Parts: sequence; C-alpha cells; structure tokens
Amino acid sequence: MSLKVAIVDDNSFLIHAIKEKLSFFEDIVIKHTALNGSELLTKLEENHNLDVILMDIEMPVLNGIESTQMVKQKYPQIKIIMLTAFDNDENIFNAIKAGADGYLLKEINPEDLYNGIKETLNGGAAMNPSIALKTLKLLRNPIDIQNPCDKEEISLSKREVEVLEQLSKGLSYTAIAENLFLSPSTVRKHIENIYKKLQVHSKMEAVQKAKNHNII
Amino acid sequence: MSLKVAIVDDNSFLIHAIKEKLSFFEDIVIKHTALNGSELLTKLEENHNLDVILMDIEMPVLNGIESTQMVKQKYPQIKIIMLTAFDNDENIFNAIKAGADGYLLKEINPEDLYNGIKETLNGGAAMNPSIALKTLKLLRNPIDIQNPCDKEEISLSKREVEVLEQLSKGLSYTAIAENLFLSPSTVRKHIENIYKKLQVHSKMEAVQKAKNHNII
DNA sequence: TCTGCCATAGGGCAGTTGCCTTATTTAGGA
DNA sequence: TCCTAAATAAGGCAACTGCCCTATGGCAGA
Repeated sequence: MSLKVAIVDDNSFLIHAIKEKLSFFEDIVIKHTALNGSELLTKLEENHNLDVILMDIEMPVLNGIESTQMVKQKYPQIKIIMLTAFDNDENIFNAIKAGADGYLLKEINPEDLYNGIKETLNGGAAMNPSIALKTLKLLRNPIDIQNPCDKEEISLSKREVEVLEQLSKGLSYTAIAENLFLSPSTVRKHIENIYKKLQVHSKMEAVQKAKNHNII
Repeated sequence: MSLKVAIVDDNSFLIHAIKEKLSFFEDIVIKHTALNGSELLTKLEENHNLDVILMDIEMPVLNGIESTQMVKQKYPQIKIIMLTAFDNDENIFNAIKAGADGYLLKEINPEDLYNGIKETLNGGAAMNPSIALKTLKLLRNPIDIQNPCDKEEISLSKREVEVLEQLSKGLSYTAIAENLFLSPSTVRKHIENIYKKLQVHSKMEAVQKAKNHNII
C-alpha cells in the first residue's frame, strides 16, 4: 500500500529537495506539488485521493495556515504536516488551531520525515522534540496568543534560561546556585545579564517578561 | 559524560524492567530508584545531582503528578519524563501542568526510551506520536479542568488586593506607599498579612498565586 | 461590652537583591 | 588562528525584603 503525498511550498528548489528526501522510500508517491495553497486546492478538486500534505507556512496568495484550515474543512481525512523553516510560537499555535496533524522543520533528515508521515497516518502526530516542548509550554501558559508587533528579538543563552526558570519558582540566588552546582556569584552574574537583555530591574519583572515572551 | 537517571515506580518488577531496558546504554547511570514520590524526595535531599527522572503516575503515598510538581518546585533543572501505562487526557494534561518534560508509555522499546531521554536533555520534549496528538487536541480544545476540591476560600481585604495589584507591577514598598498615600510601614504590614493569607513567602509567589486564583 | 478584623504606623535585624568592578577558562565563529 | 561570547567566580555597597515586635483607632457582630 503506497502513501500518497502532496508537497506545497513556494520554493520549487525546496520542493525538489523534499522529493529527493522521500525518494529513498518506495512506498511514497508524490501525487501533487503546489507553489501555494490556492494551487493546491485547485489540484485537490481534480483529485483528492491523498493521504498526507506536507505544507509550508510562508507562501504567497494563500499561506499554509489558511490553506490548512480550508483543506481540513473540505477534506478532513487528509493529514496535514507543517514542514517549515520557522518554529516560532505563533506559527505553531496557529497551525495547530488550523488543524495541522504535525509540525516538522525543513532541516529534518529523510528517515525522520518518513517516520513522521507513517506515524501521522497511524493515528499519531509528527513533531520533533523542540516543537513538542513548545506545545507543552503553550498548554501550560495559554494566555499569550497576542503580541504581533512586539517582535523584539530577545536571545538568552541556555544557561540564562535555566536560571530564569529557577527564578520563576521564587528561589533565591543561593538556592539556584545549589541546584545548578554553581557559585552564588555566578548566578548573580547571570541574572545581571538577564536583566540587561530583558531591560528589567527585578526578579518579578524578569519572570513576567519572560512569560509573556514564552521564554519560560 | 554520563546521564544520571532516577526511576520512580511502585512496582519493583517494572523498575527492574526499565533498568534492564536502559542497561544497553553505557552512558546511562541509575542514581536512584523509589517506590513513590515521598521516597524520591527523601533521596533527592541527600543527592540531587540528577539529569532525568522517569516517573510513574499511579503510586501510593505521593502520586506522579504531585511528585512532579514538588520536584519541579525545588529542583526545576531536573527533567521529568512521565513513564506510565495510561494515556488518558486528564493524566496527560495534569502531568504537563505539573511541569513534566515528556510523556512516554511503558510499552516503549529501549531505543526510543533512550532517545527520549537524550532529546529531553537536549532541550526538547519526549513524547510518542499518540501522546503528541492528544496534546494538540488539548491545545485546540482547552478543556478547562478546574480543581473542585481546590476551593480554599482566600479572602483578601480591599486594601490588600490594591497592594497586591501594585506588587504585581513590580513596584517596591516605597513606590506603593507613594502611590496609595500610605507609610511604607503600612504597606509592609499589608504585605505581611497577604503572605500569611496566601501562605507564601515572597512577592513573586504572592503575585503568581493571586493570578492563579483570579484575585488580580 | 468585648472580640475580632481592618487599616494605620514605627523600629529592628538578618538576609537578599541590584548594581558595580575585575578576572580566568572555554567554545565557536570569522 | 584570533576574537567574541559565554560561563565561571569573587568582592563591595546601598537598598530592599521578609519577618519579628509593638501600638492606636474604627467598626461590626456576638
């Protein structure tokens, strides 16, 4: 039994790259390719005998989120896996809301992509671990579905995020130092750096800003 | 670098089974095993130099959800993967809310378990596809699970709520005093009373608890 | 009336926090 | 290879915080 797949991406080179990744697997058949959601819908009207759609998000005419919504409306049986370069919260959340059955990143290797497709058809959801973590955070903290303009890039180091997480539990410098096996001086330094990056001046502000930006 | 793991399960045979699954991998070291959350917490107090806890849910004395909450409160840096036989929505939702970093089923094969642990330590979340699908559904259709027993009446006075609101903005005692035309001593007193009523010990905890209980 | 509760206010003390400076080591990018 | 960023660590200081004590006046309910 072959798996009938469609690929939707506005970059034809990337379509080709994905095709190539899937060419290793004999049970995969590429039934359609499209450069945007509109083209996909047209082709589906001709033939919607399809198992999975691999959908890019950023596309002209009809983007991946809108396309997902419309495809799911008309053909709910077709599984849709987002396959995109971006993993920001908003895209993930909107894609899930639109009905996506999975969310993978374009950098994925052939085996994982194939497994993701199989798993999705088997009644699961395809997701790489970092996306999974983001969905968990969204579930814990569902209040942050806004901030469209508030796109200031905040880049904390891994260690800084770790410290921030502990701060948010109300732990003191010394307690955090013990937990992370660091000197209190180091923890203080990290916190100073965090404050500078977030442009805040206290634990509370830092934690609140971090939560609003879904850093923690 | 070895991965320090703890296993918590009320069934000692299953602990043994999990140990055996992980025995194939030389970089895994089982630092603790425990039959319930209480035992785990005791052992963590002696030595919390640990990377991952594999946690069952159904346990006597202190179940996996409660244990997760408590461990995450004290040692947020330790990753917790639920490893259970049951995958009902409520368990999953509660585990995520409690701070779990992953959710796997006991039927998992050794490689996937090992990969899940590695992925979790690598900043992702371990999750098998069927669990992933359930989290997506929960995100789409947030069932508002209100704790029925958690109806502890918290009654703050009008003034106390006022102070709490200012606290939540990150203002200091003196700033709040100025805003409300009070002496700093009075503000401190109010805050002391607030702490007692909410049973917390810092600004951050107070604000977080107040937000959870819709006081502010 | 008396007993709580609330709001107000002050003092003290130990510990924490925010902010400053300096310094070494390591890992990754140009 | 050099250079930057990150992570590590230490010392100092003023201010803030959490927690303890006491004290006064008002107001509501038993």
